[in-house]
Amino acid sequence: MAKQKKENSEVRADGLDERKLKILHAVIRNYLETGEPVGSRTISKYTDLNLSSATIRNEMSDLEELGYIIQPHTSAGRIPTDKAYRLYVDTMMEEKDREINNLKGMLVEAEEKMDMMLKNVAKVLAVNTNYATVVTAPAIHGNKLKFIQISRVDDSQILATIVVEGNMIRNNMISVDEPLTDETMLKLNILLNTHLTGMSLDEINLGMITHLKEQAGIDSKIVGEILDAVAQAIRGEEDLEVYTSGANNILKYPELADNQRAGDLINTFEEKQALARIAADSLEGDAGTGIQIYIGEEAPIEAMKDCSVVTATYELGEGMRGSIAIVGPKRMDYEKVVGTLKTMKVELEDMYKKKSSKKSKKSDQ
Amino acid sequence: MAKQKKENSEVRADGLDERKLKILHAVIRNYLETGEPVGSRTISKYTDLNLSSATIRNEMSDLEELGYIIQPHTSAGRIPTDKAYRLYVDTMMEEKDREINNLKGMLVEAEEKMDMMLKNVAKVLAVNTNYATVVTAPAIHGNKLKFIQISRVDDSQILATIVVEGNMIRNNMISVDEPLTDETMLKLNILLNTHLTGMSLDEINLGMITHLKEQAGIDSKIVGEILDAVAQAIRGEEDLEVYTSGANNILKYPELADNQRAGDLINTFEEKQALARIAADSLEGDAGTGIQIYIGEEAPIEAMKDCSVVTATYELGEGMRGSIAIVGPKRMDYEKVVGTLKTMKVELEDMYKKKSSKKSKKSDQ
DNA sequence: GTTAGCACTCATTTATTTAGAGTGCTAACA
DNA sequence: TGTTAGCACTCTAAATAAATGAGTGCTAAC
Repeated sequence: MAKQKKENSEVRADGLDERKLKILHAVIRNYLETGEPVGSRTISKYTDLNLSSATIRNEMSDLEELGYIIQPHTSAGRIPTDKAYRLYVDTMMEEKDREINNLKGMLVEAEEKMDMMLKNVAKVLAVNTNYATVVTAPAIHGNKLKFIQISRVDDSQILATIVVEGNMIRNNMISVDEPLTDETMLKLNILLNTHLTGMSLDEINLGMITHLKEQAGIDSKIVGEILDAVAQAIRGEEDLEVYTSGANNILKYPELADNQRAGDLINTFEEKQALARIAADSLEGDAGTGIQIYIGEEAPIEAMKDCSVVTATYELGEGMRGSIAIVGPKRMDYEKVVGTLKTMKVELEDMYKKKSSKKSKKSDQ
Repeated sequence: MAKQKKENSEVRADGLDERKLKILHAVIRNYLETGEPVGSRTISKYTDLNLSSATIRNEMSDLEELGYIIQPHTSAGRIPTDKAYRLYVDTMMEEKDREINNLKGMLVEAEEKMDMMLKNVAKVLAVNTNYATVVTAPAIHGNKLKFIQISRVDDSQILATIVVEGNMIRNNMISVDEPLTDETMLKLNILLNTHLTGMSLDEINLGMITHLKEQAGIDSKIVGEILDAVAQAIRGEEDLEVYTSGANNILKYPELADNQRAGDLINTFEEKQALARIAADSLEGDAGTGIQIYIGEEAPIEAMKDCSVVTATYELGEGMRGSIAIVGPKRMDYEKVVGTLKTMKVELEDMYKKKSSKKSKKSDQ
């Protein structure tokens, strides 16, 4: 056991022995806190390794060669690369279980309206973390149709109102060339409800559709249009509701705040539509803890290539899954963010359970 | 006619003779263009007055005393005060009739959906002017009810779908303690539609309501709730839709781009809800040209006290009035903005007329 | 393998200088 | 009496220079 270090040194495939790992960890932690390049001297004091700065320097030199840290310019300290962050969140991170201040209070207020509540989730997170947040409403993915109502608004327009599990409501105006009679309307309503209620999108297949059209007889054209609307409603992709908050927080991080970059980011947040990508990515990802982390270039949106994005998915009942994302600088406080996100996820799911079990007296959505 | 100047000099109550006016105008114009304090020498070249810089200096000194211009610091040029801007937009401005690039093209694409279209209006304006824009959907003020549909979704919930003139649709879930029968539903639907269709909010008064409740008999409680929903839908105040675009443009103007101020502004744009104030202010204002200008402190929102806000109201048919606002630095190009806004207003109103006259083949909402 | 020591680099800060824009005032002019 | 040239003065912004200091890499000694 002449030199313990030696033994460990070549064990790992990535060329990192324990000491290097410790040093790298220290560099990252320190950089997360300060946002400044960190030098050898700092590390030598910061860690319990009891090594001189010179030794640290040697190690850091190796770490640089391995691609974990870089110098922004000669004779500056080192900063972590994306590769280092990745390693960090994958293996080195200890999660802090973060208390979210009066989270419940703020949420409960808005319990009645789903959209208000999600908007609030975004806001609470933004205020608590000082990053920008994105919350998408639960996509009605694989979700079941609950109710359809066709109504004649006037001679040329009929209104299809579609309610899916979870009381998401969608309206679609359909224009018709000539008025439908009351009987037709009634027939259609019964037809649609008896056949479609309780079905998910996958079940509404071609056979089903032809069958329905046959039954509808001469009104099959309308049925077609209605089914399109239904499909759209169930799929719900097209206009996935997106709520954001704290876009202005971006300006708080100098590394993101230069006018061009910040402008693009803020624009992305304002336009919202691109943000749906985050949800999509997040939802199809790992369903284990439901947390995913994108660092730098990994981020699903071009404008965020200098950011890190942490996403969580939440699930309200059968297949109603939405996502929460936090966007910040690469040196974001991953521990805090992941902790906060997990708490929020649980909070949200609990709230839903409680609400739907107590057979709410209030209207929702 | 020894000295023509003398004759005009004391005519105006505000102490401005023609020459001073010309100089002030020149100062403002120049400052709008450059954003830099403007000095006497510049003016002496810039104008056709053929006066030396020294003379201009004397005049400017007077203008400063009168409160129209100030020096940001000794020995800098002068910049206009809010008072000067006010004078400028009130009396000196000549409107440029600005062509909006492919405005129509962009709007037509989105003709189908009102919300998409308004979102687009905001975007087009933001891109064209390089300022931030706010568009509010037409408030259904004094508007008429077109259609009501009550449907039973399940045993404890009924859905009220309300359509008002202009095909704005609103849904409300109402919880009931015990299921309603089919007959009751049918009765309610007929009752509501026969009595309420074509009515505006003002007409749905207490007498009406009691009358309806009587007719509904034991179901009067439900009727009450439905009427509440209707009132809310027609009033439509609560959640006035607000669309924004170009918030990032704020960062383009150094005088607004310092982190604190810009952050607040961007936040205001993201939260949206405060922006409804702009609409409210704008809608109750002068219905003549429909254009209003708020300079600095006059602005209806605290965060905009260093900005100017130009608003226009548009009217789609009877009483459906919405607003468009442009938010920029005080040195915004008022001529261009007012011109653009007027064009947009007309464009929008035309589009609506055309659309509602040709009895659209497409769905809207 | 570890460390002290030293020369060197380079971003950041601070001070100093310079240039230029602009003013106010005075005296002269038409 | 209004206009103007001229000049001293002020103050910002830009350019330049100097000082600081954090950090590195390398070498030689432990």
